[in-house]
Amino acid sequence: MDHRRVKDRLYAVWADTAKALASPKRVELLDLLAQGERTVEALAREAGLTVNNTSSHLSVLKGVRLVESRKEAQFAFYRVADDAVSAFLLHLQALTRRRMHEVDHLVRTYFEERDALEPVDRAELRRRLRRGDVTVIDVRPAVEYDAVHIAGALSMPLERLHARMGDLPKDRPIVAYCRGPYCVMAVEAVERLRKRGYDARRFAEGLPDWRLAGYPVAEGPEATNAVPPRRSRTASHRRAS
Amino acid sequence: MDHRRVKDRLYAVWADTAKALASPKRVELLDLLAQGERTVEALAREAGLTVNNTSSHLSVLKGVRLVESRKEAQFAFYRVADDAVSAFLLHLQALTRRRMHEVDHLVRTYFEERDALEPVDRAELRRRLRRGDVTVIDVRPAVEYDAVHIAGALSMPLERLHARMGDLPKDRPIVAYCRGPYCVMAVEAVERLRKRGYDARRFAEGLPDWRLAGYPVAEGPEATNAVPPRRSRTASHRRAS
DNA sequence: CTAGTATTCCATAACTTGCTGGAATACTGG
DNA sequence: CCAGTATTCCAGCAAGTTATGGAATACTAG
Repeated sequence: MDHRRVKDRLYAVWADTAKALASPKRVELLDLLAQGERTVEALAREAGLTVNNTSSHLSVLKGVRLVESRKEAQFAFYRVADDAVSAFLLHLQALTRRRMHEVDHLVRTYFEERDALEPVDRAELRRRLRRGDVTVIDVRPAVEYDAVHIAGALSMPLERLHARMGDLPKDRPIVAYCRGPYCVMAVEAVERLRKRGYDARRFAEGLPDWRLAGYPVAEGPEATNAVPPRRSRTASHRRAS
Repeated sequence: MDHRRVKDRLYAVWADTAKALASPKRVELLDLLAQGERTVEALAREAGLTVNNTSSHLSVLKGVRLVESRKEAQFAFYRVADDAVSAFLLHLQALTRRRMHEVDHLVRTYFEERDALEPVDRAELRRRLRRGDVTVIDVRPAVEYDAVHIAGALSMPLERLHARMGDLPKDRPIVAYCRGPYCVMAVEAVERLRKRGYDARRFAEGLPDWRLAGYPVAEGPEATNAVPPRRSRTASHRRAS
C-alpha cells in the first residue's frame, strides 16, 4: 500500500471541506442556515445574491456534506447537515477573533462600541433566567424564533421592536440576543431600548452557542399571551443529532 | 453605521482563514507543524514540495496567523500559532470523517485495515498507563518525540523499529501511537510488531489529541536506559498557551 | 394542458491561485 | 571579505474559481 497516495487523498479531502468555506458568501449562507432551514430564495435575499448564484454555492456546500436539502412542493429547503457543522463555524469564528481585532478598522470600531453594551455571558444569563429576574428577548426574524429559541425568551424581531416595546416591563433588566457574537441585531436592539430608558444589555453569544452548550431551548411560535413569564418554560435539552 | 459593510468584512475575514486551509499542501504543513516546530527545508522535504513553494505556503498561513515563525541564525523555524489552531485542525478532520468513508475507495480500504488493529482509545490508554501494565511506544521521528510525547512513552521511530524491537518485552501489550488518527506510522508499526509475535495495538488518535485533552505529556529526549518504566514519569499537564 | 414559479444546469468572461525558476537578501564559517 | 546555504521575493504561465445570464427541469394552480 502506497502511504503517500493515501496521505495525499486525506489532505485533499480535508482541504475540500475548507475550500467550501473559503468564500465569504458561503460562510454567510452557512451562518444563516445555522439559525434554521431556509429556501434558496430566502437565502438569496438575505445574503444579497442572485438565486442562480446562491443555488450554486449551496451545491458546493452540499457536495462536501456541510448542508442537506429536502424538496417540498416546488421549494428546496436547505439546512446544516449536523450540529458539528454549526459548532465548526463557531470554532472558525473564535479562531479568527484575534486577527479580526488587529486587521480591520471598520470591524474594530464596531467591536469597541459593542463592548460598551455590557454583554451578559452564557452562565450568567442562565442563572438569571432560572431566577426569573430578567426578560430575555429574541430579536431575530420570527421564522428563526419559531425554529428554535432560548426557552423562556420572547420573540421581538428588530423590525417590530418599536411596536412591541410597550409590552416590556421597565422595572427589570432586558437581555437581547440574536444569531451569534458577531450578529448586529442585538446590538441595534439594545441601543434602541436604552434610548427609551430600558435597562438593556446584550447576550455575548447567540442562539447556536446556547443550544450547542446544551442549555434549554424551545421550538414553535410564541405563546399568545405575550407577558414575560415568571419562570422559564419547559427545557428541552438536546444533544447532537 | 452600515451593518452590511461590517457583515461583509466579518465574513471575508472568516473566509480568509478558511482559504488558508483550502489547499491540501497547506493542510499537510499545518498537520506537520502540529507535531512541533520545523524549518522550511524540513517541511519541504516531508511534504514533498520545493522550498520556494513551501515558503510561499507558509507565508499564506502566517498571513492569517495560523502559524508563527522565529529566525535563528540562517534558519526560519515555523510553529503553530496557538493550541486553538491544532484543535481546529482536529475538528476539520472529524467533520470530514463521514464523507471520507463514503467518497474515497483508496482511503476506505485503508480504514478498514486500520480498524482490524483494535485501536485503544484515549481513556483506556491512560488507565493502562497509570496501572503500568502496558508499553507505549512513540513511532514518530525522534525530533517530534523530543518536542512533546506522551509521558512514559518510549521513542521508537519507525525507521529504527526493527533494530530496537529486541528491547521490548514480549509479555505485555504494546500500544503504538503517532501523529493522529489518520497517520500511517502507528499502523505500519503495529503490523510489523504483530508479525514478530508481539501483542501490539494502536492508539486511536495521536499526540495532539492526547495533549489537547490535557493528558500528561513530557518533553525532551528519552532517558538513556531504554527499559520500559514500571510507572509513567512526571506528568506535565498544560493548558493552552 | 398551459402559464407561472422555484430551482438547477451550462457556457462564458473576469479574476485568483499554485507552481516554477531565477534573482535578491541575510546569515555562517572560514 | 568570500563562498556557501537558507530563505524570501518576483514574473509568468497553467489551472481553477466566481458571477452572470440564458436554457432546461420540475412542480403548482388553474
